[in-house]
Amino acid sequence: MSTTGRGLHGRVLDTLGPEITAGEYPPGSVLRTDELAQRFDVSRSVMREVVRVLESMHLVRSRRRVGVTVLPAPEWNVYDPQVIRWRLAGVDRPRQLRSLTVLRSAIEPVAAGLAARNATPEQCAELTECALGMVANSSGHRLEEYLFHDVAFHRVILTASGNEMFARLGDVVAEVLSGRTHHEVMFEDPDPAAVTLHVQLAEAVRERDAARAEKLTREITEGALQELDILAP
Amino acid sequence: MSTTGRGLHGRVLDTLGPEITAGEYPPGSVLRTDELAQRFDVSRSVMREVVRVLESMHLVRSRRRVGVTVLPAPEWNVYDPQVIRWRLAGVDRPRQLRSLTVLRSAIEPVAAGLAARNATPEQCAELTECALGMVANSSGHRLEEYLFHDVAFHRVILTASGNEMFARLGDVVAEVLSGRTHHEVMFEDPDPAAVTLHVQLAEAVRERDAARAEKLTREITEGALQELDILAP
DNA sequence: GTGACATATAAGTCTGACTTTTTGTTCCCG
DNA sequence: CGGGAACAAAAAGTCAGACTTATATGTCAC
Repeated sequence: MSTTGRGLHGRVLDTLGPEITAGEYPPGSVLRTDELAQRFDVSRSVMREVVRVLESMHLVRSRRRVGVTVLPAPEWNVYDPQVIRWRLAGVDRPRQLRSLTVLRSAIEPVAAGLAARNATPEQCAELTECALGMVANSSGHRLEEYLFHDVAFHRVILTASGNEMFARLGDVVAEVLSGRTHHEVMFEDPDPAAVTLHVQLAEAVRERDAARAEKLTREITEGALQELDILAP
Repeated sequence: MSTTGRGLHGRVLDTLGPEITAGEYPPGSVLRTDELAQRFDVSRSVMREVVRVLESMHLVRSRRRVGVTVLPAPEWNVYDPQVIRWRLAGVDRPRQLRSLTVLRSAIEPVAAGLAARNATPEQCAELTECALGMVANSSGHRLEEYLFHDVAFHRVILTASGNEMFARLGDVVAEVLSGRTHHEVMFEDPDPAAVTLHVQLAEAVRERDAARAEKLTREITEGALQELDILAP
């Protein structure tokens, strides 16, 4: 499940990264490379590589004579998938989930509008297929199967938008949807209204109706906001 | 101007990173750490740190026995500020600028709506101040001064939204606005209509009129889209 | 042709010595 | 007593070399 897994360097990162993003070291805390190397029982070379990566994520800053200082949260590269995963796995999972859901509510409607303009026939077909899969698994506690098609559906929308920035949010949306199913209250079958909206959205995209696609997506994401008790605008 | 500057490691990164994001090595190309170290005249230790950072950006993947392979563009962490800067400085600057402007058009209206709800009195004041600064420099070829206040304005909106993900896009918006002023056609004074919209937006936020703030921002970003000949939805 | 095995290759790791920058202190002089 | 210059220490930065490990690829027997 963890991505970095590979290599000694990745294992250290998978421990230290979550610790920092969880706020275990208050901003301004100073870590020393040598001490960290000792703690993780790795060589300084490996430790330096880890620090470099953390630095590229703006989680820490390494300065001579002072050490590796932890940066305040507003500095972090919160769009880094690795950072997102770490935070979703840690204590401020709820806050992160809210931020991401608001982000979705901004991005996805526009992406859907663009998808209606740019989607290839293959993508339209895929979309319909996903929507059918959602319908087929919308009752009878087939939550996993439903989730699978739901994730695929939104991924296609984001990709079909033709905007690389939108496309890269596929993983983020997947995390949010998966989080809702697995961690939040979601024992019952999915909301039938939501399922219908997805079917209609696939329709709208197929018919190149950008305005309708955008509106439908707005309804979908507003539903997601309401689930988290975020006031809808 | 370049951020990484510090250290030998940063200088190598500032050369190799742009080369990769410019597409000088087709996806699947293989680089060898030793050769790179020779080419840049640095030790392997330094080179390895560089590779680790590039790997964390998903620009390359390092595998044993094969080398450092360049990944296809869709894999890249396009939200990494470093990557964004590199691409804006390279050959696909136009494409990048379009992607970012579309992203803006999705994010900023929602951010403005949230800002109308959440902005502190200080932020409202700051906003008005920026708008005034824009008005004051909207004629007489005071482009730099205008840009300064424009950037500050949008930064406040994004921050005041209270959403950390939105707030982190401040730098991106700054790059886009700055790029428009410096590289694109922008010899004349800014569009008076745009200036008015900003003044009205500051008003709307101050009066907590979320709907109006969102609508006004949508008009602003649509103007930005039109400048780049992107069809408005 | 298929599978097991051998080999070469390039990244991964460790160690120790040395350099450079920066901070904090000390000490001298105004 | 205060301020500035010289100094010392600390921690990251850099380098070189030896060794380990994974793995792609070629080889050989069956």
